[in-house]
Amino acid sequence: MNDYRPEDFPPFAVTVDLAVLTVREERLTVLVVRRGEEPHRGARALPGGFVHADESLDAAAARELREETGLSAEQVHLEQLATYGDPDRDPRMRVVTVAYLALAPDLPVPRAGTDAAEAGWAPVDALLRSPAELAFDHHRVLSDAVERARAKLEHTPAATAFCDTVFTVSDLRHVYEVVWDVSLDPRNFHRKVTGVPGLLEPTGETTTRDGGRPAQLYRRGSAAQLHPPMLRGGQVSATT
Amino acid sequence: MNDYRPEDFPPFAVTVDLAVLTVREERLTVLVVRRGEEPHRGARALPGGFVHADESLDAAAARELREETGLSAEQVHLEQLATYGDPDRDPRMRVVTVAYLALAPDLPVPRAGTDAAEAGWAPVDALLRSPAELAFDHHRVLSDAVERARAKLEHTPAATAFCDTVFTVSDLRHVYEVVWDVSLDPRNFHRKVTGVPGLLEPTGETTTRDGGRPAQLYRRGSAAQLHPPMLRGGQVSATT
DNA sequence: CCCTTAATCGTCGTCTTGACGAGAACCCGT
DNA sequence: ACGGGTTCTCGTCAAGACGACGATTAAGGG
Repeated sequence: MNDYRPEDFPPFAVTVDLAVLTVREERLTVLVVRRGEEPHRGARALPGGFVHADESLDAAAARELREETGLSAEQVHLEQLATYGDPDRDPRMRVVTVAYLALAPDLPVPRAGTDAAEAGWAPVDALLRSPAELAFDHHRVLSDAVERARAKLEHTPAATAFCDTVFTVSDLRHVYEVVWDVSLDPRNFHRKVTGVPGLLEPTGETTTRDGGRPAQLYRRGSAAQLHPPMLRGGQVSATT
Repeated sequence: MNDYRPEDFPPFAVTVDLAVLTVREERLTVLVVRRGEEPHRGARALPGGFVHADESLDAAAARELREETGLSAEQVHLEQLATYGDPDRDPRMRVVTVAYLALAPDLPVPRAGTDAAEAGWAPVDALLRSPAELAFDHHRVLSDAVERARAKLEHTPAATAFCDTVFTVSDLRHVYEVVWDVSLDPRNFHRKVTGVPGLLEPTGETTTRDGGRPAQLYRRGSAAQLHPPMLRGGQVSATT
């Protein structure tokens, strides 16, 4: 039933936590903060905070993103990931957290005067290998976030969210290689992505680079889905 | 930040709502209840209820499912869908609801003595066409649930959750046709699903039916993902 | 001017897919 | 018993997608 009186229900605290992923130095990295208070004082955690009384969940996530990174929701892809609410996930009281997944290009993190402790990028693979490294259930949140991101690359243009506004086919391929941890054939990848309608919009410009032939520069196209999808599971030759 | 004192945060009510989908009489249907109290008294809504103080979200969803349908979480596929928490979604106070998606075979709903008002099956297509038919933001929840279900059929064996424990290729095809609202070639579908490793496990039994050649009976296999996936977007010839 | 590097194009064999023919195995009515 | 209707299952064929990989193009560097 959906009916209740205010005295019927136990009160919950509701927070949003952010898994901000980016590709830095050929690795998938995530934004983490150092906790300054108990519980888990000194441990690393995903940035997050309370949902205000008059604020939607999406707005709270966008606000936290801005507070922690200085980035606005227009610059990064931000979507709800999942909600975690085990009774004992916070020892002090009942907290339900709505986790959000953010995919950001490799920008410096201005980090305006934030109330959080120091924030910084941490490689995802190392964090996933040591489940106790992150506070609360954030290991599971991060694990779900990475899996979601990997899946989204298959069927949506989400990989472009890791790139700047203009990018090359090679940039895009690097994203796939890093996030999926595979090595992809540059020629087949080029044929594939240029063949997906609505994925890439040519700018006409080319790169000026150190060595090698200049590459075409593209902007993200209008497609919301990839037809046909990018498939992992075929040529996959793990880099590890 | 993740740090707080109890007096820092606004209290929320947390509920779970269920989108229980099934295939009945060649249509995708959803379990709805009639609201007996304000707001939206008399309107239809998705079943749901409060999360108890010492209960995980998944446990609350499983409990509500049992209370509303008499079905246990072993008989149906139950997964978290998304969380909705707009400040004004309930006029009385701040409520965040964690929506769950349930995929169930076409079983009668025993509906043990439930506290909810009358529960019953309603065709999804009609509900989706009239956004004001459902209370709260349940139209959006249902819309998201249907979209999630459609997507899951592509890459996971979720379609088997709509079938009984033993089923035929034809049963499975009907699920795809109803959920996707397309018409599929029986021969190509048969070749496809029998070719996906781990999807179907033959029982050796066959059906005894009224007309036509008896069909092989299968059980759900162990595969969690479909390789290759079922693709909608090709032969799709909408039934509508 | 040649070598290196990286982007782009092309080719070839294989696999998958959609369209559809044909046979197999049951029912039923006559 | 027999033919017709129905449904399941297997086959065939052409078009397209994909993986492997050779070849060409266009830059920089010595």
